[in-house]
Amino acid sequence: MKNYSKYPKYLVAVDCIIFGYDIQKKILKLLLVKRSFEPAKGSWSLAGGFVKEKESLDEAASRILRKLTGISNVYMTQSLTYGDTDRDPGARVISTAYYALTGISAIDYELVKDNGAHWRSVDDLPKLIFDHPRMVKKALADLQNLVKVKPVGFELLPEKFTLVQLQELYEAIYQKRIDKRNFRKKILSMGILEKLEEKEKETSKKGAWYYMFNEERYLKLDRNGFSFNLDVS
Amino acid sequence: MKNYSKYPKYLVAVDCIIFGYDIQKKILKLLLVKRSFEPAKGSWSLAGGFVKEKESLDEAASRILRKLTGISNVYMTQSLTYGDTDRDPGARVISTAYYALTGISAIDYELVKDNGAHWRSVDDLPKLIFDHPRMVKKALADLQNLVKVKPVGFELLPEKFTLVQLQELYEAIYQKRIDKRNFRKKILSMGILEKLEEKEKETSKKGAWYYMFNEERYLKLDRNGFSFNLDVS
DNA sequence: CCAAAAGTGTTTTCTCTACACCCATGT
DNA sequence: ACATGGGTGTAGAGAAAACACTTTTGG
Repeated sequence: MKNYSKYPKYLVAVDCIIFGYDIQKKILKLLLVKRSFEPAKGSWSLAGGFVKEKESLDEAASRILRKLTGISNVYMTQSLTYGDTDRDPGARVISTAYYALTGISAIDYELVKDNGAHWRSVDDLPKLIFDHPRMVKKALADLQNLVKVKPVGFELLPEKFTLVQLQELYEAIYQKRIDKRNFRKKILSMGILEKLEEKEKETSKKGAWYYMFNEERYLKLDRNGFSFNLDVS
Repeated sequence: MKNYSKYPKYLVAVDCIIFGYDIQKKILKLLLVKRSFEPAKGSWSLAGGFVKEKESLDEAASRILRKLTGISNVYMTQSLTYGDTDRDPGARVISTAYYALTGISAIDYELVKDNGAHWRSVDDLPKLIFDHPRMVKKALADLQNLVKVKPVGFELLPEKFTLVQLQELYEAIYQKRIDKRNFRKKILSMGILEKLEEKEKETSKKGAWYYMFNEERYLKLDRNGFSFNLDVS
């Protein structure tokens, strides 16, 4: 082997699994698009695109997310890379999946609509192209494991949220009921939530106290060996 | 967008983080090679190579591992993909990292030597090229998380092993002492080990009973909702 | 008979689970 | 005054942690 010139080159893409939580309907959703080019034009697909000359994979994923939704500064993390020879019938494409977490309300609704994108409940997805179903399945499993062990659930909620809303989020992710008292005891005992002097009054007469995630507190605890853990009954 | 033709193409590689456990010395090692081509010829590197036209990423990783060590049928799993624009000074290369688990004694020693490869203790690694140090760091963290939650530790041991050896393996991975009685109680209570009527007599006069991992038993338990868990004190 | 490593149980502490009623308020 | 959703504590079971001595056998 002398140098790199004799080796083949391939198209390299990223595909984004964009999770959004619908706090009103209490369901976890995925942002999907109708593909605008061949092959499989018009089919449902994850948001994706090819990696440009001057950008890293991470940057490509951020660019695609931003173009579609108008948001940046979102929790986004790399999942697997899919490289089967025939995964895309158009050409050999190596695609790295990323998944992102956001609240649905944070999204620029007009932009999403203009891009032909739609939110779909994770347990009622349309048929997706290529190996995108595998990507989604893997990302969902990753997410379920991740929220147990890192405080990323808050990324799916607005900055201020009630404990009821937080619990509903976990119930939506796990697809399972959680005991209210145990959940509150556990999450509050971690000392990473801050209670505000303000109530959410839309959904009940009594109102529910707002809380915020205190990231500095979490980081400090984490450095001192504390580990976030939210296995739920 | 009409088709794929106007998008750039890149070299695509895989790099293998090959973990080996030295059961005699009780240390976790990595198989490293001296790079045989420019750039950075002669430097220490992970085993890697470019992906061929007719092979998937997984197949490329298996091929590279097999060529270097002579072994197949090894536990190997995909880690992250590294795609910074300047990660390889020779050209833009997108590289997917894989990590593999094996016992050092299972390896074809001659083949390894002929390939200029060497086993190095994970806590005494030489300077590695490019972003390979990041890859190693990430793979090590992945491994530590993985062995807690999946019975992959056995992949690093010979088929027959003693409980002492199993414990020493976990101590090497975690870099931490474990209580003997609690460890044995926990692992045996899972019911996935099979005691053989045979003792290992090299390391003590009394001898220690050999055990084997019973994979079918594990898979059955796993299907029934049991989850492997080995958080150690 | 002794050195060296293997093997073995019990008590205490902590964490997890199950479970039901009172509170605040808008209408 | 009542309907609606928010908020709270405790007892019992089970898991994790701490801990020290006995067994075997080759030399």
